[in-house]
Amino acid sequence: MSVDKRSKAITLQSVAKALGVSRTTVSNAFNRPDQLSPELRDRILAAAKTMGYHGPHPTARMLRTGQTGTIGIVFSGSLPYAFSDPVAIAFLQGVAQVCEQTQASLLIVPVLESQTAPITIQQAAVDGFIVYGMPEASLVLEQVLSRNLPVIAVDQPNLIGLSQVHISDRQAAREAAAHLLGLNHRRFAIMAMDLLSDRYKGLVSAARMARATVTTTRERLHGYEEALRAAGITWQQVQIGECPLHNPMEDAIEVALALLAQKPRPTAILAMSDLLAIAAIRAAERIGLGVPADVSVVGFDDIPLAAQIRPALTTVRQPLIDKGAIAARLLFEEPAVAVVKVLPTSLIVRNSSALAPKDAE
Amino acid sequence: MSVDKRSKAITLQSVAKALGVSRTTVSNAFNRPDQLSPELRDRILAAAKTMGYHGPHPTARMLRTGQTGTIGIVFSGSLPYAFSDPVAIAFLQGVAQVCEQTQASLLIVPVLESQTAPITIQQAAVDGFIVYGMPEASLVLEQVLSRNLPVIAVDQPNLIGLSQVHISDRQAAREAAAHLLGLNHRRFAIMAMDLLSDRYKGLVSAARMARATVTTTRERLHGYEEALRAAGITWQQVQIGECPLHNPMEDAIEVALALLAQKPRPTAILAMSDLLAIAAIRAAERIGLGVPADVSVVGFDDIPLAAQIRPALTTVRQPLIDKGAIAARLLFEEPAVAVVKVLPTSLIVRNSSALAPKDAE
DNA sequence: CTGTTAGCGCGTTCAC
DNA sequence: GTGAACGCGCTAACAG
Repeated sequence: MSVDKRSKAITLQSVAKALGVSRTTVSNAFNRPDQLSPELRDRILAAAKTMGYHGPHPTARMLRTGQTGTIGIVFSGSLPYAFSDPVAIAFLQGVAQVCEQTQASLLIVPVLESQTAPITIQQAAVDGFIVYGMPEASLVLEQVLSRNLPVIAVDQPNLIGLSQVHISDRQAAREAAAHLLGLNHRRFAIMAMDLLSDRYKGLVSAARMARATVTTTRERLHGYEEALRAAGITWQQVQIGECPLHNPMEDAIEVALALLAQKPRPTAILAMSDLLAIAAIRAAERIGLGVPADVSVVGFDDIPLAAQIRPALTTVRQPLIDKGAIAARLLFEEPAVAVVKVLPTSLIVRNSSALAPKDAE
Repeated sequence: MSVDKRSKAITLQSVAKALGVSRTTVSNAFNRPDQLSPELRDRILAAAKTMGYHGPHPTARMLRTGQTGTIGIVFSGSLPYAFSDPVAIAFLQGVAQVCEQTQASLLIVPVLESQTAPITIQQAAVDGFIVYGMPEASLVLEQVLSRNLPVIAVDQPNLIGLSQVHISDRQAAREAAAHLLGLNHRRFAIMAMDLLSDRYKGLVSAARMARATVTTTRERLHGYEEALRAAGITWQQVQIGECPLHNPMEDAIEVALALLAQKPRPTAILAMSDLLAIAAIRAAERIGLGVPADVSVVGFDDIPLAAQIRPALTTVRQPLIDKGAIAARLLFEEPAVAVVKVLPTSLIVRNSSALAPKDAE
């Protein structure tokens, strides 16, 4: 509870009364300097300050103007997780860039997955929403849409009628696979993040693959598949491990170990995120395999860490920060008709990929 | 602009009218289920939904109740930077944990340093603020305080009368230095982040050190000094390099190179952040020095990356996530009298520190 | 340049 | 269980 009691409630009104001017004039002193003489304005501002009035009440102002100066952002999954995901963070960084430029505040809205109707979204005082990476058919998304505010969807290519920002996950994945194919690799394994939202961890059956419901993951999977198949590698020979993105590194390493335990051992691992790729590298280290001498690893996203680890990670770069900046800018522009921005990706070749070992051919 | 026009403005009032009940009853249907029969409530909720009314208007509700369900957080420096600082991110993660538990939203408020009166703070619709790592005597802090809301200050031990969360930077720094002293090191260099807010980069003079105005940095510096002096090492023999925390890694490497170019070369580097420590390791690599064979490096903070790089970083751990969680919880509790929480730190010994090389003694 | 008049949409007594 | 009345604090017309 705040310290002030009713008696202390200091408002535009009371300042006006104390000064013997009208409420409007005081309001103008704060919001429309051109509407009154500089002297009067200074006098009002000074008096206000000494009275302990530091400006109009935010929510009253919002109610009146119908604007909040705030953009809302809602992540799929839990908030603490979002703040531990380098990809989400980089995205936020981009959003923050334009928030800073426009002096808009950024409201991060927690949503309880368990809850049927996320009340936090209903109650968010924002001018628009960015929804980031929601699974298809999400209650949260529904609730956001019901607010009838501008919405930008990020990484959900399947939504129609909404402005969107995403990449071509499928093509990017194809390039990653093509790179390894070009290095003569023929025995592949894949590390995937969530295919469904059930937090399953381990090797993946064909049936599960077919049901994959998180768009991004499914698209990347298809990209790998297309490239591999085109090179004459049947999809049946490729083992896939799944590890939810928010699981600890150790879980991912475990999955990678299972993949590397296959006979014959894969010489190349396609990881759907850089963190998974790093787990693969750690797993290889742990059983005495050299990267890239014995096994090549290619990641996805190009998070800052990718360049820092050793061996530096070969990966598909997507413009994470730009993605955030573009999404935010789009929200402010409010184009009359839904806009879809597909951002470019590029393969960054570093030291975690090399020619397939000779004896493997 | 939103699509709806005046005519479409759908409100508690219009729902009530359409149903032939009073506005209060509709309000109760949403907020106080015990005030009306379940049947009526269901009927109202259903009708509201079909009319496109999904709940009370957020800002109107806030104005009326005087509560926002939101906590504000303001960082020193630029927002995009905060989102690229692993330390700030970990802190946010902790804040997010309790936000998720309490279903409170998190408002991140950008402040333009250049601006004389940060209007974004005045206009933030929040129930309280967390201010993170502001320099002493900050206009921003002043503005926050003028809002007369609960405030928690983080990493600003110098503020009086406010609830606070921080660590004992000085003691932690002492431990880091003591560790290296125990490994027989005698020739030290220090990598510091911002001593003042002027973004200076390079070697530091004694005069500048004396003027240091960022509390955390100054305290760590003193901690190093105390330990070293107690071991008979005069402060004059210790060269200090400064590199602003938000500068690119390359700048920090440059400073580290300058430090390593000293004659005689230091065998130990005390870095005030893990990122600076990593820069030191990279610098050593670049000129063919082994870590820890030729030079030992100790960091500060224990960010996740510290354990990932090679050599894994010896560093001082502070409970970053807890710090955020505790700050947020404190904000909700609103203790009657200001509370100061000093969190524990501990030295984490990994592989970047070792016995001083023999030939150096 | 100044003041008067109207609400913005809602939550909460307090009678009925 | 229900409805009338009041006002949260402010800004946007408009009239002077």
